[in-house]
Amino acid sequence: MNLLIIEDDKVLSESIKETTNDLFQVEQAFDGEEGLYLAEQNIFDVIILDIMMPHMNGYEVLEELRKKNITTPVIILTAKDGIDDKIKGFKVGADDYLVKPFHREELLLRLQAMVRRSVGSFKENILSFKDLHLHLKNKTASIGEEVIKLNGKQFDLLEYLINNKNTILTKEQIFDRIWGFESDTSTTVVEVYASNLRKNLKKYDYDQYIKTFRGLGYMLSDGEGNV
Amino acid sequence: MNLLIIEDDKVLSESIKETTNDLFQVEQAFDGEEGLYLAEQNIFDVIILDIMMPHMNGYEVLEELRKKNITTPVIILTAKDGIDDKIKGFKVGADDYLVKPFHREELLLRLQAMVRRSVGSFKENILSFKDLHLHLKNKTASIGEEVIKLNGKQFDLLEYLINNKNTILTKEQIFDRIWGFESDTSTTVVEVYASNLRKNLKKYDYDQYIKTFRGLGYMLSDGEGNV
DNA sequence: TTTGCCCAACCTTAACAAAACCTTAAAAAA
DNA sequence: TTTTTTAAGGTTTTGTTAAGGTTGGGCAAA
Repeated sequence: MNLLIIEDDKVLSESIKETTNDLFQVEQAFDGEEGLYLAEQNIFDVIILDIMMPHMNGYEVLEELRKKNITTPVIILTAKDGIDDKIKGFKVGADDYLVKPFHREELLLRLQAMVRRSVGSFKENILSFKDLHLHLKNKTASIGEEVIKLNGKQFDLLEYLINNKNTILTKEQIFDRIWGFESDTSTTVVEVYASNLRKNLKKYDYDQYIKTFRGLGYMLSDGEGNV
Repeated sequence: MNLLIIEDDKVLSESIKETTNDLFQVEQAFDGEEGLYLAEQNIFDVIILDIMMPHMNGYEVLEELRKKNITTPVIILTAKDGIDDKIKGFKVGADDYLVKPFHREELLLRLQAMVRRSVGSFKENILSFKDLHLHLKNKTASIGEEVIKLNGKQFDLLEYLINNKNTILTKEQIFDRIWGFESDTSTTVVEVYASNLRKNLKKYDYDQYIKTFRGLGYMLSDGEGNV
């Protein structure tokens, strides 16, 4: 689970990071532009967004993001508690709105509620695609009764694909998400991992669902015959 | 959009109904049992749930609901503003938590945000021309049930045409848009792609809508026989 | 006004070129 | 050891070009 904190107050940002560290892989941005840039990579599961920031404020960031079809859940975190501010926040596409000061627990709860829904399934820690199940807790995968052996990054890749089924993910997105921004390996590793993953799923005929889109990327599709 | 209000205070329930009536088809339940019974029908898009009710309180209703795998989004509405109450609410499966007294607008905004997410994802990113639909998210096209296989630039061309239906686009415009300004291929490729696209649409008789205008360019036209 | 011819613009096809991707295996790192 | 990365060669798809066929408007002669 990846969380992006866009907040110019470094003390607060750090404190949020601390409280969320157990549940999330946290990235921080300290102004609007940086936040927008990171969020555009579309590799986060949820974003915490401050409103009052220099240069580019939170509303602008969010508006721009939605315009670019990035639908990552966003929770606005701000001292502005007027109803007009809230209206504006929701209008530009926020999913939740929390007023400072707040309880750390409440933030955590709201984050979890959000992620739980976007990742689907209330049965915690199990992610499914047809009869294929990922047990996130111990990083094992199974189809029916049979356990499939997937190594670390193969598992991550499959998880990412399932979480975004029926949407094309570019190699860059996949790479950024799994290998991290400043990894210095080339994005062709993605091809290798796609290939290995397919090989492992072939036995169960699940490789067919991993479609490649030339010049675009990969997609996990639950449609059968269609492209 | 169907909304269920589970609230024993009839005055408040009625007032909520009034504010939400424009956007939702509203049902009301005035105690926990009734609320649970209705919610179990699983026909609602979102539920507003009060906590303090006689016999069966809101926590119990929600817990029971989730146990039965009803995942309808639930927003808890209560006078209890202690953090422990919130924790309990989210723990049993709430998606949002709003403390009384509240602004009607805020309730409405939160309801919308919730619905937008659970329903919205389906409608998004579909571009249509008559019965032909482009799914921008996964770059597939379909007419009715049938999926049409279009490769990258053919899809782009069709998308561009649909976005500008009933206006003539010159070959230069098309070329600049799809191939990019400083591409060094000649604009005659546009003709080839128009041809290929027509061939792919011929099967469904949709090739007729792509009209050629000598010396001007191409146009996708609604009208049947006429120019 | 009509007819017939010419030419430019456009269509279509097929062959070739070039990306993009797949797979494997070996080297490197953990 | 197991996992990750790099490299290389093979495969497939897509992009591009060129050539020949088709269409339709302009224009002159009837």
